[in-house]
Amino acid sequence: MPRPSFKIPKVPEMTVRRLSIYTRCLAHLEEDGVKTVSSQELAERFALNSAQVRKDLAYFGEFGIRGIGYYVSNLRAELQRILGLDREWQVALVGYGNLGSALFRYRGFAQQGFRIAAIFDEDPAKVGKAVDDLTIFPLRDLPREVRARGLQLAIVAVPAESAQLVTDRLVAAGIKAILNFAPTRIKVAKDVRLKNVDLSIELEGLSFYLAQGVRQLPSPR
Amino acid sequence: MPRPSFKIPKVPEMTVRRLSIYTRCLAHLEEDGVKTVSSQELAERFALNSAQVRKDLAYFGEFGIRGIGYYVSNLRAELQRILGLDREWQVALVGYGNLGSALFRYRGFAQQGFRIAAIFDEDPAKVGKAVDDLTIFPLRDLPREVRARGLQLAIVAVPAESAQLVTDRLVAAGIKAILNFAPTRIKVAKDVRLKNVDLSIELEGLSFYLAQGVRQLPSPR
DNA sequence: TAGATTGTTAATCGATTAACAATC
DNA sequence: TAGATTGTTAATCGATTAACAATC
Repeated sequence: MPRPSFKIPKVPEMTVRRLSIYTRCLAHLEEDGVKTVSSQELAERFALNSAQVRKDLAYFGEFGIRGIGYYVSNLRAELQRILGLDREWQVALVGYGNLGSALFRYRGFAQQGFRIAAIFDEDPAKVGKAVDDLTIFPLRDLPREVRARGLQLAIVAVPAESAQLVTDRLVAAGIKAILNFAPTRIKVAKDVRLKNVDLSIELEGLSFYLAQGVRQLPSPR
Repeated sequence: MPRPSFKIPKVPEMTVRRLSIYTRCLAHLEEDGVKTVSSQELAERFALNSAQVRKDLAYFGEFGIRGIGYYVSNLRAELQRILGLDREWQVALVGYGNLGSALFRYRGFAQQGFRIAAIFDEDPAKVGKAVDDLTIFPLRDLPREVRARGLQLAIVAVPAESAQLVTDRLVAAGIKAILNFAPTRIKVAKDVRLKNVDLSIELEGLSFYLAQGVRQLPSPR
C-alpha cells in the first residue's frame, strides 16, 4: 500500500490533469537546461492563472522558494512521484482490433512508464498469436495473469456491446483502474477508478460549435 | 452560415458533453420503443441531478411537457440538430500511422455523421496509396482538397513534433475544428475550435489515484 | 537591504442543486 | 380535478482568481 500517512485533501480532477501538463512542460524545460521557473512563467504557457498553478501544487506540499520560484528538476521529480510516474505500471490491454493494436503501438504509454504486459481478446483467431514478446490470451486467463504479471491498470478497446462484461471481469480479477475506449459508458464499483474516453463524443463537441456557426469563442477553460 | 438568429447564451462545455450523452441514451430508449422520459429518469442513468438535465436542455428551448416529461423521439431529434448530428460533416484525417489508421477504421465516427473524406500523410512511402476509396495525399494538397471536398473538421494523428506545424497548415487551409490526438498541446487562433485528446494524460490521471492507494473515491462529477 | 515570488486567505465567479409556481 | 413534471429562480457549493503577508 503506497503513500498517504500525512493527509491529502480531496484533489480536484482538473488539478490532477494540470499536474500532468506541468510535468511535461517541466521535462521540456529541464532538457533545455532551464534551472528555475516561476508560477507566472509556467501559467503563461497554458493561459492559466499563476495563483492556480501555486494552488495546484500546494495540495501536495511546498515545493517552491520565495523570491526564486521552483527548481525545474526538483519540481518535475516531485510531480512525477505524486502522479505515480516514478515507477512502472503493468497494464492489461483488452481487445486487439484496430484501436487496440494502435494503442499497443502508441509510444506515449511506455514512455510514461505504462507497460502493456498482457493482451486479451476473445476472438479465437487471435488467441495464441504472438505480438512482439507477448501472446494474446483469452479472457478466461485474466485472473491468473493479473496475479502472475502484477497487472493493475487495464485499457479496454473492445466493441461497445462487450465493454461492460469485460469490465466486470477485470474488476473481479483485481484490476484497480480502467481506461475505457469502447464507445459506451461503463460502470464500476466505487473503489475502482474509471476514465471513459469516448472518441466520438469529442468530435460531437466540435460539431456543436460548427453547427452554431463556430462563434461561442473558445471556452474559458 | 448555419443557425443562430435567436440568441444562444454561452453554453458550458460540460453541458455540450452531456448533450452528447443524453442523445445516445435517447437513441437507445427509442430503439426500445420507449415513448416518453422524464428528466428524473434520464438523470438516474448517469447519476446526475434532474434539475441539471432540465437546465442543460433549457439553454436551447422548451422541449418538455409539464406533467409528462419529454417525447423521446422528439427530444433526440432536437438534440441531434443542436449538436450538428443531423447532417454529414466532411473530415480530414492527417497522419496515417497506427493511430491514424485505427481512427479511420473506427466505426463510431461515421455512425454519427463524421465522414473521413480525405487522408493526408507526409511519408512519401504512403502518399498515393489507396485506402478503401481514398488516396493518401501529401500535406501540400490540403488547400485544394479542403475546397474540393468541403472539409470542415480535421483529426490530427501525427507525431508530437509535427503536430503544431500540421495544425497551422490546417487552419490556413480553412479547417474550423480540430481534434488532436498527438501527444502534445497545440494552439490555434481563437475562431477555430480545438480539442486536445492526450491519451497518456488519461492514464496518468489513473496512476495518480493508484499511487495514492486508490482511495480519493470517484470524483463527484 | 530591495526585489521577487511564494503559499495562503478572502473575494469572485460559475456551475450544480433545491425548491416551487406554472401547467400538462 | 389531482398528480406529475416542467422551466426557472434562488441557494449552495466548489473552483478560480486577486491580493498580500511571509520570506528567499
